Amino acid sequence: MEYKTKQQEKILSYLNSKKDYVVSANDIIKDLGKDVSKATIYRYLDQLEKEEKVKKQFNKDTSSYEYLICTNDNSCLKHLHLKCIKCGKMIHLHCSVADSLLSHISKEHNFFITPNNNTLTGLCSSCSLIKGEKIC
Amino acid sequence: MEYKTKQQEKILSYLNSKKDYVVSANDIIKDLGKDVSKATIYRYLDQLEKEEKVKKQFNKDTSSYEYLICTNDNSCLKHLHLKCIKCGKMIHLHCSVADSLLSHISKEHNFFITPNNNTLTGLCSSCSLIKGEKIC
DNA sequence: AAAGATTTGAGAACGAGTCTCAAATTTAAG
DNA sequence: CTTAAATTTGAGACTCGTTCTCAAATCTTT
Repeated sequence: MEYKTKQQEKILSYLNSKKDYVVSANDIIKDLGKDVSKATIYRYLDQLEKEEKVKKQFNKDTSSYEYLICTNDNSCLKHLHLKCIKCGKMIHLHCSVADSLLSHISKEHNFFITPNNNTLTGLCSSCSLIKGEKIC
Repeated sequence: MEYKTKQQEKILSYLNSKKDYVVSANDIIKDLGKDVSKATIYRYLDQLEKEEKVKKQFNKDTSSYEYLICTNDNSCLKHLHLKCIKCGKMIHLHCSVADSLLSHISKEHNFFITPNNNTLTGLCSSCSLIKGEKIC
């Protein structure tokens, strides 16, 4: 692991504490703002995104970006996602149907997806009170 | 057809002239700004979105929204899209593979998509210089 | 210990989008 | 028509998330 400053450590561990859930810059500022400046928070989040350690996406409802820490095996660049607008949970779509669509898009449409907007939003099973989300 | 003001007509015909391609509010302001005020442009675009006559989506590269006129048979709420980041072309995915994924998401994941973020971005066949986009 | 390099933070600056409210335009009523 | 009521418009102020600036603080190297 490369060196990290105190501020960077705090931001990272904050993101890790919210694993699987998106957080906004304001969430972080609200919780870490006493220790870490706004400028540093935005700066480091952008750096993490460039390093592909964090997924950054825009939330239309709040008109601001939100961030998700990426795990080792989940670079989040090549698969689709579902995000719950209520609880903020992110679901990584590793299903074969999703893979089929992605390969269909490249093979049949000759369209090459850049991994920016690969999240569909809606209500997850818990928030819509429907039991049983199958993970595949 | 219901009544439309001169300004609304101009905005609408501008959008229609760019059918299949996204335009930003700034594009419209640049081209119609002498005749129609910024406030009216934003106001009417939002109204059109509410009426589901226009699809509104966020562009991370420009950090602003972009708009696409919807045709009668393309409300754009229920199907996925591909948007070319270079030429702005929008492709409506009416393929069965896409439908399979959408029904898989609702049936297997019990996840209910709200039709906001249903566009994947990348390079279209023309802009990536690959011949032959199959439309399905 | 000094010099150089990197990171930080307070606050200014930016800009897309929204809001305000009086003036202009449409519609409805007399 | 004429007037009154309702809707729409536009100039510019305003908001707020994000970015920028640059001097101070911290870290690294010699």
